[in-house]
Parts: sequence; C-alpha cells; structure tokens
Amino acid sequence: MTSALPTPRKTPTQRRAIETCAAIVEAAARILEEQGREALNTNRIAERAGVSIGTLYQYFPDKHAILVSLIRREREALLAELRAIQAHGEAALQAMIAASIRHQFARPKLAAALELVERSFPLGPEAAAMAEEIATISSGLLAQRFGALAQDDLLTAVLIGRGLVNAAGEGLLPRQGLAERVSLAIESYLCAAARQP
Amino acid sequence: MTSALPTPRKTPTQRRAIETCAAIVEAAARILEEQGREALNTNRIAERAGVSIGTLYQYFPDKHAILVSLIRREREALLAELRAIQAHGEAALQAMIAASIRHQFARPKLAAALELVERSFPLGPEAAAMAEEIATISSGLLAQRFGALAQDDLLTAVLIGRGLVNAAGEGLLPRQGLAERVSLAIESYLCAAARQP
DNA sequence: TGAGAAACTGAGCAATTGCTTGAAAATTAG
DNA sequence: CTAATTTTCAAGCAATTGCTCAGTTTCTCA
Repeated sequence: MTSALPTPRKTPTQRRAIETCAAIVEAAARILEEQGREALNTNRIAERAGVSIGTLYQYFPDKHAILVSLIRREREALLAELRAIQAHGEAALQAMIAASIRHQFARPKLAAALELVERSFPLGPEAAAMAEEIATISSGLLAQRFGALAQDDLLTAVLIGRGLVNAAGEGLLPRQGLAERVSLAIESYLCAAARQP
Repeated sequence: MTSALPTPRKTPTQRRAIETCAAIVEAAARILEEQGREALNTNRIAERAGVSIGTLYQYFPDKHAILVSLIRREREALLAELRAIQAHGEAALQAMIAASIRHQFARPKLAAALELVERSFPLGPEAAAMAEEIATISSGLLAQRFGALAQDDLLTAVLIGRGLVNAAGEGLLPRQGLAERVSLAIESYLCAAARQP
C-alpha cells in the first residue's frame, strides 16, 4: 500500500525519475524562452520534455509548481554566487554587479520571462525566502561599503541596479559598459543620499 | 450597403454604442485591478460591462484589441500632461516626475497590471508610438536640463525614474518623499555621467 | 529469477476559452 | 406611421486547457 495520495506530488528516488523531473523543468524553461508565457501549458511541457502528461503530474501537483521549481532552480544559481561574494570584502560590490549581469545574460529571454511570471502570482514561501535573501545580501554589501544609510535608500539602490540589468537584458541598454553604468548609478545615488538628511 | 466585414471592428456612431465601448474597456480595467491578468477573459469582460458577449465582438476584433485600447486610454492621459509640461521650461523635471507619480498612484494596481501586459506582447504601432513619444519627451527634458550627454545616459536616467516610480506603485518604496527620491536618483546619475568620459 | 515497487503511458474528461451567428430590440430617417 | 439601420442579445461551437486514471513497462533486490 503506497501512502502518497494526499499530496499528488511524488518524490523521485531512481535516477531515471530525477532526470525526468529536470527534463520537465528545463522543457518549461525552453518554451518560455522560445514561445513566451502564453504558450506554456502542461501538455506542451510534457511533449517537449519527451514524457507523457501522466508522468508530469506524478511529480508536480499542478502547472504552478513547475514554474516555482524553475524559478527556484534559476535563483539558486545566482544566490550561490552572491553568498560566495559576500566573503570577498574588497571588490564585493563590483563582483555582485558582475554576477548579476552574467546571470541575466546567460539566458536573457528566460530571465525576462521569469520576472514577468514572478510578478504575476506571488510565489510560495520557499521561493519568496530566496528572493528575500538575495535582497538582504545585496543591501548588506551596500551598507558595508557606504556609511549608515536608511533602509529605503539601500533598497532604492538595489532596485536601480536590478532595473538597469533587467532593461539591458531586454536589449534596452547596451551590454557594453553595463557594469560601469550600474556601478555609477548605484554609487552616485548612495553618495548623494548620504549627504542629504 | 455596409462595407465593414473585412475588419470585424465596427465604429460606433450612436451615443449608446460609444458608451458601451467605454464600458467594455473600463470593465477590463476593473478586472485587471481586482482579479489580475489571468482572470481576464472576454466573457467576464462582457458580463462586468453589463453587455452581452456578442456586443463586445461588434466593436473589438479580439481580446487583444481591448487591452490595446485600454493601454492607449491610460497612456493618453499621461502623455497629455507631459506635453503640457514640455513648455514649462523652469521646473520641468520636477513637474514631469510629479506627473508620473500622480499617474501611477491614481490606479496603482491597474498601472502595474498594464505594465506586465505591455511586456508580454508587443503592442501595435499606434500604442508603440505613444510609448516612444513619452520616452522622447522625458529624455528631451533631461537633455535640456543637463549638458550634452550620450543618448544611453539619458535613457538610463529615464529607466531609473520609471523603475523607482513603478516599484513605489507596487508598495516596495514609500510614497512619502518619492518625488525627492526619484529626483535625487536621476540628478545624481546624470551629474556623475557628465563627469565621466 | 521473479515479485513487488517505482516509473511511465496516453486516451480522454470536465471545464474554460475566444469567438460566431441568427434573430430581437432600440434608434433614426423619410 | 413605416422602413432601414444600428445596436444588442445569448445560445452555443470548436478548440484548448489542466488534469485523472487504469493499465503497461522498467527497475530493484532477495
């Protein structure tokens, strides 16, 4: 008697199943990149992943869960880099900017599509916690480099940086000189904010 | 003999029909605000507007057209303000920032939802032209206030401003002091950019 | 080897979607 | 008034959606 009915998601144990899970998530990523969000449906994901629709629902309770899984996969990559940078001390800010840019341009269309997805529905607590940690690390690095600043000023700087990197990822700004541009925007704002009351 | 079959949209001539059109667009806006984009479908729009689904399709060729119409309605309001400000000369930058903020906070959820919509599918040439004009006016005002600057620097400043206003509209930044914050971010960036090569 | 567990299949359902259509009601013109 | 035109109505279709389930295949391990 198997005990896994209440939550329709089953945890894969065999290697084959783990690969299937990854293939499903990656298929969703490719469809988002190539055809956009409106074209993303479970039937297409399964077909693209090379598995049947039934298999998909063995591991993901619903369509939403696939997207959450994909978002987590992407964020985990960036978060790992940021955690490593946190120890740098020296050129931590530049390293952080460089990592964000590298991550954004690794798969620009995917990054853009996922940002739209994230804003559409609030993600679960696990994924939200990762977003929170990214923001915390970012403003922590800024706080360490610039003097005592209001929390809102640090957040503003983070938003400026994120906004510019995203815009560049969508082709609105040239990648050439992007790191310097972002760095200039963040530093000039924080310096100015430090001078004001 | 009526000649209007090729394009399924009919131009309303009676006052009653014009009001119906407006009611449809406004219904779409309210659904976007209250239930989000995923809940937006033509049947619901018609119901909410108090008309039948057949009436809706007499004036809009498809669902997309309703959204384009709504986006245009919203942009037209902002664009009119910006055009008027263009003549100010004096405190044009501050006025522009104030207008953007006022527009964003008039119906914050609608503004946020429409921004997501705009990014999902590229809008028609008419609506794209309005976006272009808004950007042109904005960077024109900046260019006039700050010396000779690269086009990308002006665009960057516009993106910074827009990003912060949007973020505030979504509750990420306090509305209190927002105009000063945006102004500070734009000015400090442009001053710094003017000093660099 | 063989039995039980894990993984996979795909036909197909219930619900929803965007949209058509043929006729009724309201408005205007003569 | 009547007749032509404009506007409105709503049943319902064709397609798509997310998802279920009964059955088959593949793997694990004694």
